[in-house]
Amino acid sequence: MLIKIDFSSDEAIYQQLCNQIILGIATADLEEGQALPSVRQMADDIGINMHTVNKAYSILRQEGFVKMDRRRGAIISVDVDALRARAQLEKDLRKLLAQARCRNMTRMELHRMVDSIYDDYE
Amino acid sequence: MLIKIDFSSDEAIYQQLCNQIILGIATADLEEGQALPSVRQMADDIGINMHTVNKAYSILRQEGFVKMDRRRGAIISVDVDALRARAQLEKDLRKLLAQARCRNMTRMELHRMVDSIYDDYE
DNA sequence: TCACGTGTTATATTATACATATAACAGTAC
DNA sequence: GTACTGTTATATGTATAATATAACACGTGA
Repeated sequence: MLIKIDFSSDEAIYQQLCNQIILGIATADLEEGQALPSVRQMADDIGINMHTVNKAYSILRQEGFVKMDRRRGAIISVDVDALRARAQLEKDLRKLLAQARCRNMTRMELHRMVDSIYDDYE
Repeated sequence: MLIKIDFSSDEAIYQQLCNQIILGIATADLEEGQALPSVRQMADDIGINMHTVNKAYSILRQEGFVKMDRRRGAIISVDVDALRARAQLEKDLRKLLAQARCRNMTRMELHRMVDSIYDDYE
């Protein structure tokens, strides 16, 4: 799994890391049960601090994307029914669609965009 | 237009303000040409600092939701064809859908969610 | 037992962002 | 001139982000 951090981005490094791992799970690049590199290894690989990786892993655990294993480290384990996550997801979508509406995007355009993005997952 | 700020939220005040104004435009609660309260008035109304409102207005201008008028202040004026905005919107949607996919949400569920949210705009 | 690799925790430092406060400036309207 | 716009400047306190060094508890395997 190749991680690419944009150091000139205004998005926090730990946030970029979270997003890319979630994307990896969505695209089946990362599979259930698979172990992520250790915090130290991942930090070395992408040239950042161990604690920044640790923060990302902690958030992924809290949001139900991985579980921690004393022996193997962070293991992909998606909690499909994470209720808070679904609720937050709808809130975020609502903000996004308010912007889309302001740009005169139609339902059909959005449906097509959703389908287009979902095509990458199969 | 009633603005409600959650001071215990982890979302920045200026960001909440931006979101609510964009939502107001989407729901036609705020109409093209309409003037927003002055930065000082808005700050007084919701009990925050003038500069926080000013930051929100500046971002709304930069993203093409309002234009500044020396005489009247901030005027709703949506740039429908803001290219950067559409590109950013697709990036944000991509992040959101990666999470949705991890939660096993189907295209159809998302289509229904989009339609449901869009129903509030009409 | 002992060395090694896990995540975790503690403490400290630097830099940046958020929100506030006070003040002044440059236009526009009456 | 007076009053209202947004804008800019400077400063302060708080919070977060990212770094650095160090130590700890647990599990594995030689």
